[in-house]
Amino acid sequence: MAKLLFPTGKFLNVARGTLRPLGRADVARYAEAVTVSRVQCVVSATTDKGHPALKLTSQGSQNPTLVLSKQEPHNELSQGQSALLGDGEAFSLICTRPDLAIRVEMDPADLQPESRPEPDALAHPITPTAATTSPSKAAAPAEAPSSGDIQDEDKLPSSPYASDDGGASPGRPTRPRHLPTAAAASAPAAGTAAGTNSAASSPGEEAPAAAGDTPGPSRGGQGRRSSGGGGGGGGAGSARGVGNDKPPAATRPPVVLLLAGLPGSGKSTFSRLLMEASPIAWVHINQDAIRSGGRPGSREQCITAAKAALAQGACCIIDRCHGDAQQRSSFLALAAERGVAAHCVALQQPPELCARRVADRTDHPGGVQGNGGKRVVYQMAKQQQVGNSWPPACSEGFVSIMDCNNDADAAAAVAAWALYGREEPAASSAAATTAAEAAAGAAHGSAQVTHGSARAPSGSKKQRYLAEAARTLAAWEAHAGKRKRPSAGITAFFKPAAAAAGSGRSAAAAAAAGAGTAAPAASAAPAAKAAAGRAGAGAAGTTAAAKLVGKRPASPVPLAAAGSPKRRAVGVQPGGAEDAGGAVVEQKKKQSCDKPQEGTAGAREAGTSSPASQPGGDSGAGASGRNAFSVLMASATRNARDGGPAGAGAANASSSKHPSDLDTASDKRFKLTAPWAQHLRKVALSPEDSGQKIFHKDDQVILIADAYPKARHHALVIARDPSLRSITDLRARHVPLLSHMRRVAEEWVRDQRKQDPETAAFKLGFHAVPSMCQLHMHVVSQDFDSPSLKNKKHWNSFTTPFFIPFDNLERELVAQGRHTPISPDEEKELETQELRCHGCSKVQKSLPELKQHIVACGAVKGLVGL
DNA sequence: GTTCTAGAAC
DNA sequence: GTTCTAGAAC
Repeated sequence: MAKLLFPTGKFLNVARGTLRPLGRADVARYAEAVTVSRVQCVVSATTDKGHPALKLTSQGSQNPTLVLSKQEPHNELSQGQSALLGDGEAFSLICTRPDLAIRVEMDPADLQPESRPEPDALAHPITPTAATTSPSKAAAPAEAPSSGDIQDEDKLPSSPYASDDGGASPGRPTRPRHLPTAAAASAPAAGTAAGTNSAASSPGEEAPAAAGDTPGPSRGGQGRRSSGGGGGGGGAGSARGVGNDKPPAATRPPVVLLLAGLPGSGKSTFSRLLMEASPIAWVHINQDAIRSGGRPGSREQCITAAKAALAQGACCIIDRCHGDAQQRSSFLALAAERGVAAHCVALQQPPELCARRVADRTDHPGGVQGNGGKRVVYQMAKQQQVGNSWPPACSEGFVSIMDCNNDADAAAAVAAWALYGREEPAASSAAATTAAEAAAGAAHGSAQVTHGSARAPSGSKKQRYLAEAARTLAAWEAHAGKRKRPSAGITAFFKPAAAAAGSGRSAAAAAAAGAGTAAPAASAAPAAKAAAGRAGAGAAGTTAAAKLVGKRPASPVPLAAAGSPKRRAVGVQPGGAEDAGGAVVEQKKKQSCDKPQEGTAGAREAGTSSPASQPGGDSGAGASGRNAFSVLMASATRNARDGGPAGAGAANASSSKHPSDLDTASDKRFKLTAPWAQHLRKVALSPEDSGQKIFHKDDQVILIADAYPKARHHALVIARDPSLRSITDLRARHVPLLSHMRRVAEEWVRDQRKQDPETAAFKLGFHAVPSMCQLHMHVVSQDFDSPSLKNKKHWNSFTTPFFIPFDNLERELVAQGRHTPISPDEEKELETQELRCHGCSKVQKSLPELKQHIVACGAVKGLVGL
């Protein structure tokens, strides 16, 4: 039985023959670009009939898309479909879902009876490895004694959120089986006492060192325990975490929830409460608790543990201090690699409080306790202060960030996240909502929030998912809206999220949608009115959006104050609903750089029902803007769409238009009709007449050098289909074309590498709002060493989400059938973001300084990629 | 997409 | 003095 271990941690069991890994093309090199897992294999299987056959079958309720690239063209396999491969054939297997269950089997008809695979083996191809943390089997006794993981710095008897979970922990659940009891936590784990002194060399990330994992102040090692289990013996290096012994969410993708905060800020208490309250599997990963031989674990071990948990469909809580962006980036990259959303809860308790708590505790697994621990807290607080990446920013890649300034905030965040994955029907959702309300209300000592009317919508799966998630997040929003300093970033996140909930949205969600920063959730009634106005005309909503986002000051100096635009969510369209509505108002006669040909994408799509109808279309243009939910729920949406015979959205498509049908044509940002914007189109349609030097030409694409390269190597792969003016014209059926564009690009990159072996990584992607007509993909090296890179817009167009990585677009097309354009507000913000190094994320004051920096930046040198 | 210009900010 | 932004024109 040959086995192939996929990056997801899953096995492929092959009854006969072998799967030989050729190598892994890890697209995780670019955090934002990662959407898939890739493994290259060679099939080597023979049958008694002399013709080899290996059957690959996608499997699972998520209806994953399994793309099997077998030479060219590639095949796309949907659930239940399979492909046969011949002996020695090389192929790439692309799993578009990290939790994809892949079944590999020999064709039974070709197998000799004695060699047929064990039915059980095929029925359960996902076999946790010894190093895998199963949400249901995590912390098996031999692997991870259940001590020391949760009970670190955050046993806070003085905290209302820790000591009284009546508000914070819905339902006052019993302690999960694998969570340590207080008694267990205080008892040293057998086998780990020896050698505890060595732990003094590194307290893990608790250390105030900038590098995060570098050694910190020496501390005594007495009384430290390991939840990593096995002492210094067996299991070293294995992935460990503590799960809550609950099943993974059946219909929700796992998430990475990164906690950030000083020691003593309440991270582990947050984890414990969430794991108790949540109905789904969470695995708690704490670097200090992953100990081996008395030494704290490494970041890599945390990542390994997270990978294993995600592979099992469990959500992950990454419990580290995460004081700067660099530390956080590892887990953002992991989330991106796995195609899951990364969220953050930033616990920003006053350092004095954290220090007091740390000083009082005596059983922290990393020894951050007592007076020594107190010093660590203040050192870390100082580093946070002088650094430029605290608090965490959505621009780092988080889908959402919940800023918690006190225990009440933390309790509300727990309550909100406890709703994630909570299934319908109405009874449970109502209970969850009530719990969230109770938490929010208790936290403030105020009346319950007003979104208790959230009802289980009776619509499609998609609607239910969105509504469920909206409730989850509205619970936090309701809290955030009541506190003194609402977070603009969170408000910006919730607003489109609530809109996306469509008819299922609650009053609070509507409030979040309409109120914005000026009056977040202050009153459901005005908000509902605003929402109604938005649905009708969009004008009022546009105003609200402007209030929310605010006018960015002309000064380029970035401010880290709450409400700074930088804290907005990446990929979130703050004015999405309103902007789309505005587009309706402003819709003009459709323009194009050329009249679409008969039967072209534009002509076909407009006003017609599309099988790849978009999510959110059923609630009008105002509800279909790109937002956090569209990212978070992408797979669920795909599932919902694929669930019905003709797609759940098919019936809806006829009643509404997708924003992309409007924006490219009517949005003034798309100046695709300008004469100067026609050059690429001329190249595409008449390459011989364009006078352009062409490096590659075929029926589908042309590759040219960018006329104003922004890096040492910068090319454009231009689609030749005249109907494809921009990415908004793309549909799911164009995925093969995109794949071809990628291949052409990769070939060009290989050539460039031959000439310039030291070239940094390359990126493939598209500008969110292109200036030139005709779909074109940028292929650009990451040195950004070019005199043509002259201003902030240039820089940000390649280093912010304005640059849509190839994989992201491909995933969006697969998931939603089309690309949803960003809003003008988001475009503006992305263009004007501070100048941040794409390697180390440090902000530079000016472009010349940035250019100097990137030449010397080790992180840039270390970039790997295509 | 670009260049050029003027004015402001540093 | 340099650098940035914004607008106009192409």
